[in-house]
Amino acid sequence: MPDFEHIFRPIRGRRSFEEVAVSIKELVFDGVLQVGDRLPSEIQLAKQFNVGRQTIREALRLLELSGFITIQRGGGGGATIKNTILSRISDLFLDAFRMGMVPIEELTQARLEIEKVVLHYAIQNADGEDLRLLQENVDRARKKIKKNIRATEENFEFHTLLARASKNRIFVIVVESIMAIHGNYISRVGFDLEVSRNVVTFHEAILKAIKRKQRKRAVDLFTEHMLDVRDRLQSLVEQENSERRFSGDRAGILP
Amino acid sequence: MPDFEHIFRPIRGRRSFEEVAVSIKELVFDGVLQVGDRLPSEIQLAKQFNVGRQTIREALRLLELSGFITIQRGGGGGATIKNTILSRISDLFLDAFRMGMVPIEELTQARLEIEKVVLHYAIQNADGEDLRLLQENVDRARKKIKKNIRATEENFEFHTLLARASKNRIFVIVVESIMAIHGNYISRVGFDLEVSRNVVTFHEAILKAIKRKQRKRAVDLFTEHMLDVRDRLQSLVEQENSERRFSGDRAGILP
DNA sequence: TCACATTTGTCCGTATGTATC
DNA sequence: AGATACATACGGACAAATGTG
Repeated sequence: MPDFEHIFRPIRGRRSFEEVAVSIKELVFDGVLQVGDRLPSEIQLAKQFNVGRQTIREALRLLELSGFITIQRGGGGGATIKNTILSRISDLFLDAFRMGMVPIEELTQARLEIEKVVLHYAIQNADGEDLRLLQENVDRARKKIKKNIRATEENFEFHTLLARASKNRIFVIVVESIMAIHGNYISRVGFDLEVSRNVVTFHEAILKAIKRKQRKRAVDLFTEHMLDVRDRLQSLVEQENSERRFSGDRAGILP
Repeated sequence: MPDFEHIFRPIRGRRSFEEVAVSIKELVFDGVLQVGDRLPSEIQLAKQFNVGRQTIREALRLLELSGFITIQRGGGGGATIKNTILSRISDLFLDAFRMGMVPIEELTQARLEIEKVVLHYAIQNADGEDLRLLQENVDRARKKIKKNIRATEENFEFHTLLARASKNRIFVIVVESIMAIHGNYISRVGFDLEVSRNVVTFHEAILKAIKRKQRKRAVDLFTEHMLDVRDRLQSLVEQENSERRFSGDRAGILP
C-alpha cells in the first residue's frame, strides 16, 4: 500500500506546533527520550525550537493527549515523559460509546468473543506468576464478599489479569478498553452484593478449570458467566432508558 | 464499581480549557451539536465562555485530538463538528506499536484470532448489500491485477468490509486499528505484485465460501491466508532488522 | 485577476496560581 | 514564611491562509 499518511500529508501544511510535537515524538521513538525524563520548561523549549510559547504549549497539549507526557504545575514541575497511550485509547473508546457509536449489546457480544479467545491463549500460555496473581485476586474478592463488601474492583481486575496471561498485548488493550466502557456503565447503574458474590464464584470456578487445563469446561463456564452479565446489564439498560424517557429535554446553547 | 473517574477527579483541579472542552463535548453527546455544525470563531467562543483566546485554542486542540472536530484555516473556516474518533484510535494504536509496545507477531496473532471471529459473524449476518460490496471489491482487485497493478487498497478494504458485515462495530474498530498498523508496516517494507495477486485469489475463494455459507471452508481458507501473510511479514521484518543493524546511531538532543 | 474580509496560526508581554525548597 | 520556578491564563498584535466578491 502506498504510504497515504506521508503522500497526502502536505494537503494541509503542517502547523508548527505539530512539527514540534512530532520531533519530540521521534526522540521518544528513537529512545533518546525515555520514560521518566523531564522536558525543559516551556520557555526553554520555545528558545530551543525558536518558536513562541503558545506554539510550545499546543505541542505539549498534543503530546499530553497522545499519551506521551504528563504535565505538572508549580515549581520543579513541567512535562515528564510517560506512556499513557493505553489509557488514552480507553478514553477514546469511552467517547465512541458515549457517542452512541456502539450499542451495549454489540459491546457485550464483542467482549464475550474476544475473551473466549483470550481464555484459550491464557490456558496455553499462563505461567506461574499469572496463576499466582489470579489466585490472589479471587482470594481477595472472596474475602471481601465474606465481609459483605462488593468486590467490584477485583472482579474487573480478574479479566485484565486473564488478558495479561494470554501473553498478547493487543488482547490486553482491547479487553481493557471494552471493560473501561462496561465499568463506566456499571458504575452508573450499579451492581449489588448478590451479583458481586455470583461473579466471584464464577471466577473461582474458571480459575480452577484453567489450572487443570480443562479448556472446554473453562470456556463453557466463561460463556455462561458472560451471558449472565449480559442479561443483568441488559435489564439495567432497559430500566435506565425507561426512567429517562420522560425526563424533560434540555435547551440552551453555548453558555 | 465506584466511579473513580468522578470520585478522584479533584486531585488536580481541572484546567479551564478542559472545562470548555468538556462542555462542548456534552453538547455533542446530548445532540445539541451535530456532525456538520460549525462552531463560532475562536474570538466569539472566547467572549461567550468568558475566557482568553489561548484557552479556547487549547480546548479546540483537545477536541480535535479527541476526534470531535476538524479545523480549517482561512475565511469561512473554523471548527466543524465531525466524528473521527475511530481514526484517532487507530492513530494511537499506531503510536503504541511504534513505541514497541506490541511486537509484530502478537499483532498478527491477534488479527488472525479476531478476524476468525469476525468471519464467523459475517457468514451469519451479512446481508445482500455486504455481499455486493465484497464482490465489487474483489472484482476491482482482480481487474487491477490483470493490468499488472497491485491491488493493495482493495486488499485492505476487503477486511474492513468483512468486519462491517459482522454487524458489530467493536470488531470494525479493532480490525481497522490493527490493519492500520499492518498497513503502515507494509507500506514501509513493500509487497510486490505476486503477493498482491495471491491475496486476491484468497479473497475470492473466501468470499465464495461465505456466499455458500461454508463456514469451515471459509475459516480454513482464512487461516491459511493469514498464516501466509504472517510468514511474508515475518521475513520482511527480519530483513529490515538486519539492514538496520549496522546503520549508525544518531546523536543530538532537541535542535 | 485582484483586492478584501474572515479566521486560524503565531508571537510577545504580563499577571496569577501553584508547587517546591 | 519567603523565594523561586513553573504552568496557566489574559490581551494585544501581526502573519498566513482561504474563501468571496
